[in-house]
Amino acid sequence: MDIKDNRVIPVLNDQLCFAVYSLSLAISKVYRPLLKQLDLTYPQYLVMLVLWEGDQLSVSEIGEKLFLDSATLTPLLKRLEVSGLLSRERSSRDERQVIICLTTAGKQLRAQAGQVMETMLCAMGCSIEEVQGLRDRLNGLRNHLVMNLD
Amino acid sequence: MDIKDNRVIPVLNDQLCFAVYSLSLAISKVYRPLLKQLDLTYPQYLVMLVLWEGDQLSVSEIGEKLFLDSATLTPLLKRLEVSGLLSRERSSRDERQVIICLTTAGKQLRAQAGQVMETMLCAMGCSIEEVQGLRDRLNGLRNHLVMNLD
DNA sequence: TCAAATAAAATCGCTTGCAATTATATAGTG
DNA sequence: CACTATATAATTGCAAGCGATTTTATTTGA
Repeated sequence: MDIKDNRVIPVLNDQLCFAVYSLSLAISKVYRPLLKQLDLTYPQYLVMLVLWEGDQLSVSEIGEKLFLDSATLTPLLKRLEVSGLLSRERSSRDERQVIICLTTAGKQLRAQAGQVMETMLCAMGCSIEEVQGLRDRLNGLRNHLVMNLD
Repeated sequence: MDIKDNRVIPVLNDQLCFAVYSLSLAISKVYRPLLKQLDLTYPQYLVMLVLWEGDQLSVSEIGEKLFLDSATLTPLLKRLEVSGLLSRERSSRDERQVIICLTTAGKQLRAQAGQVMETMLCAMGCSIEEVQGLRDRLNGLRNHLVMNLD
């Protein structure tokens, strides 16, 4: 590879974007059978992780944490409501907001999440340092991109 | 954060998975307006990148390069066929295979892809070394996960 | 006060992504 | 040859994702 060729750099960057894309798909493919035992998809699992940290959040508060908007979250939350894991109720203080609360079943599901995380960690098979380093780099990159989206 | 707490490691790994997920979404959000000028989505762009390297590929050959299967590719390729960028024809040597060839319009579109890559590189804003390092690490992780999927 | 601006969620239409299944063609085996 | 096994695409059904728009509620400000 001739680094002096200016075309190399854009192509390299393209390869990085593809690496992120294909890794993301591979990760959900590993999560799928694990989460099937909890009757969750990966995005649903992410919502549950947020709510286990603390519920009574509005749709947009969840969206801020996960970088998703109501067009994605509303149908997803409705499915979790049908599953009996959470409730969706209009705030009486501000009728525009819909407040999400965990049900007892939703809170209890947390106990099974540990096993999923353990298995996933094992599947990834890399050191703490590598995980920390990668996480920070990727979050930095994402924050940089999200910042410039407006 | 207490690194002695064993729960920290699985959670860290979970954070890495989310970092990959959210970065992947952020990347497509940056690509979207750029690729709209070429009337392509990001997965369609990936298929075109593969074909620009060399066409006359079967659906599964494209799938191997992109880690996608026919359930995803067949409808996507049909849309690109309707757009006039490629042709889908059964191989006469093996009637099971569908061979994908670029049309003249499909080949010509390549000229506009350079601009997309340049703009994207600028949006990412990181050094060659960082791009190379990240790409290799993420590909390594993906290959490790894909290998253990059977 | 009250119309215009803003904010939150929902809805619509479209494109992935994929597990599971089906249809068809080829390869292999007796 | 026939007959099973395998390979390749296509199809089906569902769940994301999201741009664009709509609906309803709140805020602003003249």
